[in-house]
Amino acid sequence: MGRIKLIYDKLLKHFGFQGWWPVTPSCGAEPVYGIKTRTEDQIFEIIIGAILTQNTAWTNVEKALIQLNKNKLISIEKINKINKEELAGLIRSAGYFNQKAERLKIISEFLLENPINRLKKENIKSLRTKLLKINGVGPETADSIILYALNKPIFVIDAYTKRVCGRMGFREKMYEELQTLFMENLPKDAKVFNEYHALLVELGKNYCKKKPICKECPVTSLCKKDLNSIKKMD
DNA sequence: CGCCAGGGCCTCA
DNA sequence: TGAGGCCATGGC
Repeated sequence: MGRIKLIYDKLLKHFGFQGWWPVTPSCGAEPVYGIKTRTEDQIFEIIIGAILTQNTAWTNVEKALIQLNKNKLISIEKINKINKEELAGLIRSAGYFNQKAERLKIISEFLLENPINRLKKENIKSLRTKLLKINGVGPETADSIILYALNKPIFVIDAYTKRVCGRMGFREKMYEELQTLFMENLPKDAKVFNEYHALLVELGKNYCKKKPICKECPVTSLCKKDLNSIKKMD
């Protein structure tokens, strides 16, 4: 069995099932994990979360999502209509609030022209191309939307994944290279891609941090411990 | 107090 | 293509 799959098995055993993407169960409630089927509002909330979490701690995103829920704004039409400055005030806790308010307006406009029901039917490649044209949507955000909001099998690469893979000793560095590495060594299953990415985030937060805790790391036996990479990422 | 978090865009070599 | 600046809050 390949290293990619071995790492996955160990991470799953160590951290347990993650059940991303966390979604607020009702207005103002704290996001919960492990929901399986998504309503259209929940799908939109995931898309909003994917924008808000750009280079931002999820705890700060949660607060912003709660504000939006309290104001009944998890709605494509309402985000489209709301005044940008007012929106920025509501998502303040997520940081970069002016940029993100602008991005939420842009993507909700896109969703008016490209309804979620129609996006669901598109193939991944054309969908990804379309999403990447949206200002404020880069590769990670696009892939998060495809995987976590629309439940289609694509692998999400983030800063944690890059750091972990560098230290582990994988040669791939570019986004699409890393994405291919994972997708070619795993079953083409959205559930596996979903879970694996979430587990890598857990690993990056708890062990493979800027200052790594290799002694306690659950996948240390599978790691090359690339010191050069560790120093470079420090 | 400084560091960092589930990026992306823009500019300049 | 790659490095660097910029956007900003809240937790530790």
